[in-house]
Amino acid sequence: MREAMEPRYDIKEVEEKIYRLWEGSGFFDPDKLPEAKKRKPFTIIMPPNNANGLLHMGHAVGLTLQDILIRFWRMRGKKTLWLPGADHAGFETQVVYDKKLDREGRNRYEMSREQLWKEIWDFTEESKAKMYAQTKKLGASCDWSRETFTLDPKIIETVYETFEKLYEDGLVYRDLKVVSWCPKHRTALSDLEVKHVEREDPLYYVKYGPLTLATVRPETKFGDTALAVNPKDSRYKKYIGREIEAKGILGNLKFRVVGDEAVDPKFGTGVIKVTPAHDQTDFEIWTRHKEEIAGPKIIIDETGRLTGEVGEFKGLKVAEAREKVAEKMKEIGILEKVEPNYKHQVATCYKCGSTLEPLPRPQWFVKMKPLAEPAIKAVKTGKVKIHPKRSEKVYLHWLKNIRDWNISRQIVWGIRIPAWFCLGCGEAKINTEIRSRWFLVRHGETDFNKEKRTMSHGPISINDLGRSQAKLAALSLKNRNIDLIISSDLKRCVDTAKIISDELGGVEVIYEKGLRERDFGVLEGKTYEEGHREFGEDVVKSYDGEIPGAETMREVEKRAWEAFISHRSKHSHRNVVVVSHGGVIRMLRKKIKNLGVEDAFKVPGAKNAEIVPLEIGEKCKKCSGDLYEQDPDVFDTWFSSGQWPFATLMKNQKDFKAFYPTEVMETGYDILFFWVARMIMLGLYRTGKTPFKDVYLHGLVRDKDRQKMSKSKGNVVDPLGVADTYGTDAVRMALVIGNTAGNDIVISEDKIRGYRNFATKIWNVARFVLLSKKSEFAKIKVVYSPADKKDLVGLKKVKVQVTKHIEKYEFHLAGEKIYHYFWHTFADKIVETSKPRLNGENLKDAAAAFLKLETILKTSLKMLHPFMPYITEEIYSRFEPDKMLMVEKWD
RNA sequence: GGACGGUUAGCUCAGUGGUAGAGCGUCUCGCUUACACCGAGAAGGCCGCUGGUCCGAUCCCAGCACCGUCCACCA
Repeated sequence: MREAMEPRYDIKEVEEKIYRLWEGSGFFDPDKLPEAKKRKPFTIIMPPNNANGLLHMGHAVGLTLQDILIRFWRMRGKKTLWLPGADHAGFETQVVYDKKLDREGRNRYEMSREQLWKEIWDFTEESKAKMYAQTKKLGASCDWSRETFTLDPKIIETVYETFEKLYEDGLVYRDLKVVSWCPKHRTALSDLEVKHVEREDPLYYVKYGPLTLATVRPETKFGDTALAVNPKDSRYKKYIGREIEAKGILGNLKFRVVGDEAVDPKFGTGVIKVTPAHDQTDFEIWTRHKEEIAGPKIIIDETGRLTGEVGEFKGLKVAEAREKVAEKMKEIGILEKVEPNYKHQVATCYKCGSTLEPLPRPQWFVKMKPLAEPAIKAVKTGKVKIHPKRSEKVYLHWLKNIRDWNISRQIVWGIRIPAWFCLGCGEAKINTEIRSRWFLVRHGETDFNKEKRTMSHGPISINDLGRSQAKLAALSLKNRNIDLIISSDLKRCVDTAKIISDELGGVEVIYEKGLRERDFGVLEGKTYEEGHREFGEDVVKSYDGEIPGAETMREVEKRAWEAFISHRSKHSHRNVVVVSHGGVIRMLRKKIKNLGVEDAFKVPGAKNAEIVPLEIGEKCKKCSGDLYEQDPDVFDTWFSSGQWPFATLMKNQKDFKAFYPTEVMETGYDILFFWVARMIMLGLYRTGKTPFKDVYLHGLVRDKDRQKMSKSKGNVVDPLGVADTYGTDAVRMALVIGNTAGNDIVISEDKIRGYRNFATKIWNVARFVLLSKKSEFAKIKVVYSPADKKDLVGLKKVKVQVTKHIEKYEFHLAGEKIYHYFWHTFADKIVETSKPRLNGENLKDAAAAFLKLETILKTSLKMLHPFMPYITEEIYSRFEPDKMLMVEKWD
């Protein structure tokens, strides 16, 4: 006799025990499944969740549906691989971390790249650990031995290869374009990350000489370089090609009028101003009229403030400037009228809602049309099927109208773009090998620096601030494997070099006279101001300007460069820090970058302890230099996650052969373009195969009032919290039932409680069946009554239907079917009618009744297992202590 | 400006060319040795509106309304 089941199902104890049991069995790993070799593969790559926070209900939906598929097919005899992973989620994590920095009164613009990287790395590691624990709690039967992070070296390597291949195929290029720029986060965004919102703003009618035009952005007027009209517009034809004079805020202006199709004659007055630097359309108009009109004139900076030739408005934020410029226009009589409530669409940052500022920036773009074509075909021919089907139309429409994809992001957190620019000529090299790294570092602050006084060869030390600057510099050089420090032999550099050496664990330092600061002759010890007064700033700060007793900059350049070159040839394979002075670094930069005299003096000088990185690679084919700097930008996260299905499997060629292409991609419909479309495109591009056969898109999770869940609304149902209360199985059922592809899911605690009740029901039925077992039954040859047979046929029918539903991704129907059958047919009817027989005199009949109940129960447990894995596994073990339901045969 | 989705019981949602379904909620009865996290039963719906196809429509078609979503360089 077996032990009776406890009257209550203990959620916590059982769930922990069972997950350990599964994990310990090794069966999450497809290669360790019973008869693994005979099985055919079935693969799902888990969408890598963002390693920057906890899982919410949306994640729980995805994990549940995937786990249902995996458990179902595992029981159906497939070699199931479910590969878990996490995404570094570049921009999103950066935003999360920026918020944290903000709370701490810090910001990333004041941090070194290395420091910021390290902090975010630790943060993601922590988040990842929590997230994986949550994933386990939800019962996910994924193969943890294959867990992958998007920043694993193997993944980065694959992503780099793809980038290189795209570059070689001419599908990736670097170009200056007006991009969507978030002034808060100071990075460009892709078209998909731009959220258009409707807003009402004043529409200003501004007089430009004889013409009047309408604009919502009078503040960009300082960047205007032309006016444009539609070439077919008879009102303005006569102006095309003419130059008109106009009154402007900063004086009179001259603008040429060009004719361009992009101008809609019906809008406003039919005349527009052309601001190539701050409007995409205008930039394009300029590219079509390059001969006639001037190009981008930048008057807005990367923080969204006015800059350049903007008179008194310099430094104002765009919104403030707008009002003030309009006022001024009114004052000087060029503001004709204002329509106060003009409705229009404004581009905003999808993350922070800031109004985006179009800015010209050189960025890496992927040419999308050639990639989109095969991806369109794949869906049209049914190689990839999207559920729900209607999403295919949306997908196709997007791909047909796709534009080139900006994959450069101006943040630190991400996969650094493997592009190096030759410092000599600017030529780009992709994925080139870097032999060693050199870093030019200016010494830390001295009191002379502080007092703005000239110091050439005097023995002055660095001050307290200088010391901490040096330490900070050393910190960011820490993981760079520095082998050698070459320093100017002047005291302030010696101090700096020593600190760096100490911080780096005693790296060798050699001193070099050639790296000394310029000898300033009679200016020694004088303030900059005095020097400028005496000799003129243009002489002091010039290449050949002579000062009594002083070296010219030309002479400094010569001796410093000679010193630098000679060390370069001696130590070209070592990673070296060169500690020197402001003037010297300026001159070294001039030589390295082949700058003209004028440019060399225009570049801002190195600040105290600032690091100028130089990377030594192969000889540039164009200018034969070998010093490079790496593009500081990182990839759009979706560029790397778009390669996820093959990148994860390519870590191991055997896995790639066995498991690629995968079966299903299960994810939310909100990332159809962001992710799914790009996976199909990049998968086809790299492997020639679609990365998966089916795409199942689930909806967004809402609360019972159809509100999107958000922390600020306080309506978030924490999946793990409720799982503690009602059990993971109940949460899973609640997430599946009533949930159809592509539609949003409504979840409430009531619903979850309902399925907890169901779990209790299952438990009690099982308890009853077990209690009804008598040892005598074993010896009896059972003969079923016609009613029994009918019940068993009914069971079979249910099973056929449940099977079909899961195969067709109709999880909700499968779940409902088995739920209804178990409760209202099995428990309410079959069990009830069996009671008298079980306790009756006729032992043979009792045995038949019992065997039927046991059969139906065990089969039901199998059918329920993909949905409610914990409780079913636990109950099954009471009937079959030597078996594991997870790997039992479905049939 | 395009495209898509929704509109079914008080609430949240399934569903089907032939007298409408589930969960929760409500009401009545029931502590029957698996289960009150339960059982038996009940009430409750012109299946958004207007036309059309059909023997027959909640389901197919057309139009409309409201709600929602996505896409779109109109200054």
